[in-house]
Amino acid sequence: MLLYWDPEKNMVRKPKFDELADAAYTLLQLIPIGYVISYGELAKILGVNPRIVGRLMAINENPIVIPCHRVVYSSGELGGYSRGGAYVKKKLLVLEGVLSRDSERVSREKILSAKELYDP
DNA sequence: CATCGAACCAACC
DNA sequence: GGTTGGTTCGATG
Repeated sequence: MLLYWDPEKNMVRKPKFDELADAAYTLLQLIPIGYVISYGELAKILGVNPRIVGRLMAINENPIVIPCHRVVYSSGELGGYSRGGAYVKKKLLVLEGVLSRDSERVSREKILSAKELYDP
């Protein structure tokens, strides 16, 4: 669980939503091209529910610098993509060599675990 | 493999 | 307060 220091109250506190978003986006930049991560694994690092990670991706204003298309279902299926739809997400992943043109699912070896991405 | 239901929680109304 | 999401996981057929 990600925690922040509150100097006013002199105690730790849970992250605010936008701080969570910042943390998530930073983690995304660590994903090498050719790999992806699942909503659940990201959620594990951030200490939130996978659904929340979905929301964090959805409010991303900067798909250019924030590669939120590299976040997929734990099953390997692609999941959603609000900027342009699932079609664009697939296109990007094919471009990065994660997915073959005729497939709808990323192979398991390309999905990084929480530990592989971030070792606290 | 397909469907189901529960758990999750910020945002929006 | 109730609904809605870029989910997940286990159970069941």
